[in-house]
Amino acid sequence: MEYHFKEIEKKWQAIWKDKKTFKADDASTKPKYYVLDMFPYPSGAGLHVGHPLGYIASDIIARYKRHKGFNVLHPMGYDSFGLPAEQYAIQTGQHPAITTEQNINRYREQLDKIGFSFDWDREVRTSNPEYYKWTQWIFIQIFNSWYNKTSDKTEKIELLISEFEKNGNAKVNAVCDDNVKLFSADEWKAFSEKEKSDVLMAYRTAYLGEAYVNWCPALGTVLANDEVKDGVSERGGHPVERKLMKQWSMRITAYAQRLLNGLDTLDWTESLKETQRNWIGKSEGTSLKFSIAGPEAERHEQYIEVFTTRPDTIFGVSFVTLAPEHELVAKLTTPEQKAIVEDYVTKAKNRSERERQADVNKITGVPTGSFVKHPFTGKQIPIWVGDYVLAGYGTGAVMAVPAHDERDFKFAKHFGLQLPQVIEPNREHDFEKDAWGDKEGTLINSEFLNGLDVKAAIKKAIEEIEKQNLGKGKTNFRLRDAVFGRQRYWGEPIPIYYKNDIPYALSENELPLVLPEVDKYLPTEDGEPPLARANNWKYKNEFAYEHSTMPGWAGSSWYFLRYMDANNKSVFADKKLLGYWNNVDLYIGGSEHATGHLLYVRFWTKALKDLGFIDIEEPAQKLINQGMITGTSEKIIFEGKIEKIDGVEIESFSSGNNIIFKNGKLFSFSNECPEDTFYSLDVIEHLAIPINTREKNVNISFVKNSILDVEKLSETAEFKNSAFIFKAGASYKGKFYKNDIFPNEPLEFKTRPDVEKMSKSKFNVVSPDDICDKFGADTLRLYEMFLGPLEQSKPWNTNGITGVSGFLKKLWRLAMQTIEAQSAAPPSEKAGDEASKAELKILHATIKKITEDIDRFSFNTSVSNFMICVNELTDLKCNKRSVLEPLLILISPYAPHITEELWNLLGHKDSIIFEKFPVFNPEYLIESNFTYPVSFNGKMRFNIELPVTMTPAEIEKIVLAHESSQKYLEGKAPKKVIVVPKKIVNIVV
RNA sequence: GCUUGGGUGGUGGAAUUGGUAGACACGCAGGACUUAAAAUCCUGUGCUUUCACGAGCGUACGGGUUCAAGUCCCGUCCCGAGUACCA
Repeated sequence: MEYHFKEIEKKWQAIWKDKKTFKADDASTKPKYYVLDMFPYPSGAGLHVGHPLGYIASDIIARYKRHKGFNVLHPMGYDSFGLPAEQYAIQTGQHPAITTEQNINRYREQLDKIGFSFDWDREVRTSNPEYYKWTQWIFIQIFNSWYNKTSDKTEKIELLISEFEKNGNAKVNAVCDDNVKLFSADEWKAFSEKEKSDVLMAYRTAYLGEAYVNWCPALGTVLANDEVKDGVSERGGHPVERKLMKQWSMRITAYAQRLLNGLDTLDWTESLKETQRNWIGKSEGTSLKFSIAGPEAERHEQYIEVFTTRPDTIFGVSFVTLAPEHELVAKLTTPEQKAIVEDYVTKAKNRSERERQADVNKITGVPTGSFVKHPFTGKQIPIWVGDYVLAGYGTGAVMAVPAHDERDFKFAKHFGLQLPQVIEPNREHDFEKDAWGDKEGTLINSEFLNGLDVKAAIKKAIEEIEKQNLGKGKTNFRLRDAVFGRQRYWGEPIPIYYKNDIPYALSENELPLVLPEVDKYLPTEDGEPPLARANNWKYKNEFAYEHSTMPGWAGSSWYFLRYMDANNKSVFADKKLLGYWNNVDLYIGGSEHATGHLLYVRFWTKALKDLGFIDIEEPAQKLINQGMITGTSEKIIFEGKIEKIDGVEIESFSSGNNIIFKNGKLFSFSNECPEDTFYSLDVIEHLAIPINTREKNVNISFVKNSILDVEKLSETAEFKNSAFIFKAGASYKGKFYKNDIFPNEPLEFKTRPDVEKMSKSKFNVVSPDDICDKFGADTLRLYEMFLGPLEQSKPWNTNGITGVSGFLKKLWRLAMQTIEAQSAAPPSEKAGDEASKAELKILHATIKKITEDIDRFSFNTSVSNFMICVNELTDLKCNKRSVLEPLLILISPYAPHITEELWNLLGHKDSIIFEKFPVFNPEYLIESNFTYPVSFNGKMRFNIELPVTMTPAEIEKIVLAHESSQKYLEGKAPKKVIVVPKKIVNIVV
């Protein structure tokens, strides 16, 4: 009987689906195990071979845990709100819901082919109103809450209101906006509805506030910090600007310390934790007030507050710098400086984030003309404006200590400011060239700090600052509040409406607030988000709804909870089920979510816990980042500045022109003008001078071994008017024009391969379907695991796939031998099935290795161990059911279809899926004899065979008595003998 | 710059707590079967040297600890990832 993987895989996939084999039991007495994959965004490119990598690993664990007797929750869904579907809608007018639905169907089809054991009854889609109803509901809970620093948790807003009614806000210790003014209970009661709303807004955990945000004009929306990479948007790569806007935000900063502390309890990789720690960016220091000098300031009693981690260097301050956006800039600028400062500030504000980053080393700034007083010496210190100071961090103002801070040093050098030294370094240092920024050395020129080392000086300085009421010890975080509104269509509507300019949340029974239909998916003419286009979309037909939608991370910040009770209509998930499934035991996904999703999901989990809805503080105990599988894209080069080909000069070369070599050879395209002209890589490589190249990706289906099928490519719409230059000639519109410069060159057009992330735009997506069709799902599963360690990134190639494919064929043959030999006997009868000692040894060694491999998530070595086992059993011509059956159970998490089929062929009526995972018997692993390598001084070696049960003392005795030892020792006694049981004997002479 | 993970044959990669480095697979070479191809099976395969037995060298580089180092320590170089005027 042949191994027909196609039929087998189709058959079992249908049976599993039909019988709902993988349905997770909500009322089981078994221990639970929750394995979760990061759900995919259903893109138009379909699933590529990189997606299943993590899914296969999690599926192996899920199936393994089922064998081990766990009640496994292993769900899947789709993160189906997002930009690509909306961009597509803008271009085509196609409703994003339709595109999304199509993409999901395609994803599902592809996933089904691989034989995953997902419980599809729990599928979630974030764009489904049934789902986002609860996303909106959670938003409202967070909206109706505030962060109480005293209890260190989020509490209901009603508690805050009743406190205001009793005592005003004097005693309230909350995370809130900086500009909240004190008020008494009576004042509170006298506030208008609007005033009350504004005050509460300053406290709410989800709030509407004015802040500098990342504005992306091309996408027409604001973006969170983690959605901006290198000054451009993560999606699409459009430039991003800083803009002051009124925005919905979430006070994630309130959780900074808890997000930091929680990391210590998690079983995540150190690098991922470190990434989060850096992102949160805790730094401890002190705030410090510099009062403003001069008559004007005295009238207003004004001061500049700075944040510093180096209060010890206070006597080294030679100027103070404000961020251009700092609110005091305008007030402090003297009339003489007004024009120049205003000019500078305007320019700085208009620079995009990208420009600003590109000019990091360009030092710019202007003096305001006014001064502050040094808090201790009273000396006048000039105030400058400089864009190296960020408005968003600390107080937006710094005390500059040029001798001991690199950036201040550069600034001071550039503008010829003083550089007073206050620390004597403990190493040689040139203060002319560099700042001494190390936290080492002894304080000098610093009055009461003199003679102290840096650490002691910091402590003493803070004490003194606090004593004189100039500031206080403070912890600063780099983490910013998360911007929550997006001026886009394809997202969850924020369930807020405005009455008399006051925002109100919808009540629970008014949810979901369904995304309205619009005529176009673009902003309105006056710049309102697309939702403003919706006709008659008003709360109670009267009050305007909020027009921005939620960001992509909203739906994914709680989906792991919804899976626990995915179809519940009355709550987001039943309390009992939340308690039973608790948290995710194993979470697998890409590390690109380290500072986005993985921070937000932890934030929402903590918020929901504080509000009493769930009992867990962290969403996922163990997390594995699967590496990215990159694809090989093929590029062709055009409009290179080609001047010579092997010494032959080209007169004219650019697109649209014919190509004329100086020696008269001509590629004449019948006087037609190609749109683009592409050059084979060997043409480029033969040039005498370096070239500037522009490249275009071509679909890898047109390329084989980096040789382009020009004929086929020329048939596509995009390239039908392009010319292709070979070494041997040129091709244009299906016609080939030969030149005789390289008459012996083959007619091959060479492309440039490049390893890149798989994406539709790069035409380098390899679909798992192709592999399934050619080799089968089991081979795909094994091969992806065999490629290398799960966490590691690796380029996709199918070079080694015949190895695993051959392994499955061997396994099939081995099983067929067994089935033939035992065909008559039903599973219960053991006649003629006595496995030999050698066979049992192989089996039990494999059981041991595989169990260890899975427990440390070393999937690649387990595949190797399967191969070794099957090879050895084949050599022994093993045909024993008692060996084959445990082996099949071992392999079944990895290759579920073939094992299920063989299990069935062996006469079992039940599925292999819940069979008990075999346990190794150490008895079979004890070998009667063991070969010890014996070495002298680690040099001369010989092997000696001894029983493995011997004690080290016995081994030592026998080894020393051996003739080889005697010969080497020449009668002398050895200095030392080391016996490592079952490993080595080492004799030091 | 800082943080972090790495550097092992022609290639992907193995190597629990220091204990025969290179498992397993690909590739390559040779052979068997076949009219032939595919498939399958067998043998060899780190490098240098030798007809061969063997010998020498080998885990980025330089030191060190140890009877024994890919593994531990110190220094250097290189690569990937994250982050970056964060005061």
